[in-house]
Amino acid sequence: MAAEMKLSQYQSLNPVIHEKTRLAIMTYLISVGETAFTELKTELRLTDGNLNLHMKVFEKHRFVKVSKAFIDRRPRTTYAITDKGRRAFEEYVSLLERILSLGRRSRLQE
Amino acid sequence: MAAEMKLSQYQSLNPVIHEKTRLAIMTYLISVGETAFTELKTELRLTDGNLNLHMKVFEKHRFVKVSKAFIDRRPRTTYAITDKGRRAFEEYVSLLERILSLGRRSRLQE
DNA sequence: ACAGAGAGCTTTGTGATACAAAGTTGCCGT
DNA sequence: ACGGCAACTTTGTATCACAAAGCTCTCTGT
Repeated sequence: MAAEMKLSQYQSLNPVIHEKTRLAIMTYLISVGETAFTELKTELRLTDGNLNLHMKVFEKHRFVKVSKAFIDRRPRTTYAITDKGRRAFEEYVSLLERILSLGRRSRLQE
Repeated sequence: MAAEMKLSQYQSLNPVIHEKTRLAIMTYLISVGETAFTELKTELRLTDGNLNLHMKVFEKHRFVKVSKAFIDRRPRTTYAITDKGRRAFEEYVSLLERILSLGRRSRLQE
């Protein structure tokens, strides 16, 4: 039933996404589609400098699209997930789940 | 249906387990219960120095129990998962799954 | 007894990177 | 002009993964 796979494929887990903080950011971004810098910052309890660097990594890989505007007389930076980002996330999760499923066999038959 | 949780809990993902290589090692160890240094090395395609360091991290945290012996006239180092290791792994996977499930809401109702 | 081989450990160096803290910029309202 | 907020930049630190090379130990073959 489970996929035939070599555990050594774990090497392909995308490190851009695997990093804890960015994994949370991606998850949030996937679930809401689009979000603001401030929202991410408070939701994930990050310092602004740190969040900024993580988002730059995503930008560099074109996993998110950034737009800046003044809304309600305040600057607002908005991030939207791109198709590439969504695909990378889904691939990551899919591989991760296949890996973890190997760790569950012990509790089941076979 | 899904658990009530704050995404900011991602901070609790155990970094000892979250690291890619160690996640694969733990998964393998959980599925077979006990394994040898050489087996891990070839199965996961790691250099011996690198594998050794990762296993030391597990030892330090008492996630694995090490035993050394000569078998078939060759040195053999064997690793077995401990209860603490198993609990930590299960906690990690459980938290990870709760996090990832938030990223799936977008494709479902609600 | 000596050489060689395999398992595993140690050391060294390197490069990447997460993070905090503090300083900076730009536009706003008063 | 001043203060404030959003966001960005800079600086410094600490961590860490990994490869490569060298070493130790025990066994085997001769």
